[in-house]
Amino acid sequence: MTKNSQRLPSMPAGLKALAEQLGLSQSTVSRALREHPGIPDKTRRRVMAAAEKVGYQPNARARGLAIGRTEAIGLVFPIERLQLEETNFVDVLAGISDVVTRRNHSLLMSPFTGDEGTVLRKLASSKAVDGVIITRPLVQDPRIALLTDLGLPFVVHGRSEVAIPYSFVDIDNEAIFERLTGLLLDYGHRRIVALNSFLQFRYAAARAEGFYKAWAARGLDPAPAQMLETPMTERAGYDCATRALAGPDAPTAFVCGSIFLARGVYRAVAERGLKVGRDVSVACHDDGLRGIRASEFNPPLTATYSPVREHGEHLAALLIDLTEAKAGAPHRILPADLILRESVGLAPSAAAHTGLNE
Amino acid sequence: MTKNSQRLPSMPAGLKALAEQLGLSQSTVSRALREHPGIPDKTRRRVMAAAEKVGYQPNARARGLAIGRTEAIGLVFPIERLQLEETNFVDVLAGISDVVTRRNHSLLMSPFTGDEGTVLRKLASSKAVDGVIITRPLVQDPRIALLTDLGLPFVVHGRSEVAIPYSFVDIDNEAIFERLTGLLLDYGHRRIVALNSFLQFRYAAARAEGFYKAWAARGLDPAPAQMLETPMTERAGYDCATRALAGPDAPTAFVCGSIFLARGVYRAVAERGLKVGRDVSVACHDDGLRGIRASEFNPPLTATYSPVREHGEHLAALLIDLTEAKAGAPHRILPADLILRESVGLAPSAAAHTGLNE
DNA sequence: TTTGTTTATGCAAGCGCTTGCATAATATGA
DNA sequence: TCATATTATGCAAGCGCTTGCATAAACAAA
Repeated sequence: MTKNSQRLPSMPAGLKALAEQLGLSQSTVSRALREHPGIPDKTRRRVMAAAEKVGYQPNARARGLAIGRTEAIGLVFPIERLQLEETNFVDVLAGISDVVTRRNHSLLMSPFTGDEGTVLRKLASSKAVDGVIITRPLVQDPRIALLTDLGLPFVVHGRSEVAIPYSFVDIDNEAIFERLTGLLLDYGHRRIVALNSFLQFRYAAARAEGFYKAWAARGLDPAPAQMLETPMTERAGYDCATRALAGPDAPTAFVCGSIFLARGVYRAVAERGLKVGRDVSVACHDDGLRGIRASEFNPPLTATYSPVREHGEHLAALLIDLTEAKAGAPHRILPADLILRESVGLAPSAAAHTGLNE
Repeated sequence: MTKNSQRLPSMPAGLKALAEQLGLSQSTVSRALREHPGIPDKTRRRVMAAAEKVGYQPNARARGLAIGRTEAIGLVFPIERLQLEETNFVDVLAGISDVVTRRNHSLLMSPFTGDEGTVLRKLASSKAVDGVIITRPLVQDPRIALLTDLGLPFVVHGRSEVAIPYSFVDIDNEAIFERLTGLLLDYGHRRIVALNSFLQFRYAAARAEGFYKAWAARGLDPAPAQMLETPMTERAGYDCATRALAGPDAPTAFVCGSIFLARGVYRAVAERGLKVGRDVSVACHDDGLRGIRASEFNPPLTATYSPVREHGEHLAALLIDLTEAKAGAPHRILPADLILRESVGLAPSAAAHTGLNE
């Protein structure tokens, strides 16, 4: 009877057992473990020591049921995001994981195929998580209204143009593209091609705005400029650049929405026997992905820098705060510094263009 | 009173409400939804229709508490696996996600820093998941005994040499390396360098065995051969190959444990002005990672092929089966076909070596 | 009609925890 | 010493579901 604890460290070991063993009630033990006030230090310490000793862990299901929270958050994403070869998703995930772990929460992955609304509804009504992170918002994203209606706390990676207040983590995409484009303009480039994602996504739309704003700010007509909507892949960058460089009035510069695109552009430029930074300039936004460093491009790539891993950290932190405090709709707009490297140079025959565009 | 349902689709909508609305008891509704026998078809259909209509989803916490399962599985991994730039982890994860979703389960990510045992114990006693997937087992892996003791169902990606029965998904690493090595030997190579992972990992140990077995099977002495333990990165492949090629008795062939290593070897070979497939042969094991195709190497890479994405699918399927049936310890050893491409050629001056080694 | 079966449904306990309220024990002030 | 404030602890309800057992209703057989 006394020696039955030596064998398996895995006996039931619930609150009840622990309480009995201590000669206390479940309530007292529970409160002691949660450090509720009113439990004398001495008792608390005794309880905690015993809990530690038997490795007591509250049953998450029961606790969740009782307190009405799970201390878990969900990450909802189309399953392809994990399968794509070129995606920043994994980096965001790494950041999220990190914080979730640090804050003693769990991360429930909710990959889906088909309709995201269904998944969100299910997540909300099954109460499996306290909140969710959603990604890649559209300019008008219906998920925001849905989640608000459902009463499921959420934070968005990126923004949308909806009127409802909500939490998000984002960068200033408009300013970023304005900055990159402005840089090229100031170096005398006028025939600039912007490689952007699809305009239905708010970040792409914002970047488009920024792109045009840079011209307007200088009193220039962006007429000869082109803005292309394309997937953010090396392949797409290569194809677009190849096509653009082959045409009449070949561009002297590219602004890229992702480092993969920039890679493709580099390849196209090289293949044409040209040199990045001399014949063709390239400026890019850099998500700071694992293992792809703008500084190691040849030549090193001029880019605005904002590592999405940190976006992930903020997303998780914000969401957990939200589920704990039920307060407002905090958001965070992260900075993105422009780092000048060698991929941007003066426009060839810049003089011919300066001042007069066409 | 009658028009209060039009506003928010998010009213409580628990079992109780549903039952009241139907004029039935919770028990009947519950059983109808779970398709228990004894509920007449007519009732069942009526209940299901109503549930569908109000979008009823059982509260996962409550259900979990009641049935003693969560219908969620955990994936336990050191957080770095997500941060590494060269890792097959994401591909495995994609496979797992896929099946977990298809089988209506949830995936709880359990990244950790520090001691894995602690995480597993916690997961087990908090009952947050019905089972876990663990990865990268050591030759002697303590986690297997621990999990068995804890009574937490699990499946291992890979195998270990422990005596306890357990479930796993693996490939025949020994056979794979024997095959790759044998191929090179049969092409007349004798100065072969094997780039392997660290031997504490069972898969690496098995590959080492296979490597030596190939020599033994042909009555050859592997004396001039080298087997290197190294991280599975492009960089490491490059460094090892560069060093090896620079030395006296430079190898004429490499066997690589990962496609990243092979990449590095290609780079080193090219840098030395040599040509893969003619001056130096390379054979590899290919995990079928997203976006890295052995067939697109230049020259195309000869490799044994077993996509880890499918490993992931099997891992999840096996684990879910296990948690549902509590049956034995099923395992799956997946095939890996050898695909011949141009990276392996006859050994230069093969004649000089054939038959007599060193 | 009465009894025995079968079928349809409901009662209530229980899953393991939290927490409002009550009580018992102890300390404080008169 | 007694009333009163102050701890320290426990009781029991409840979180939303499942499920063994009981009951009621319907039907079949006698």
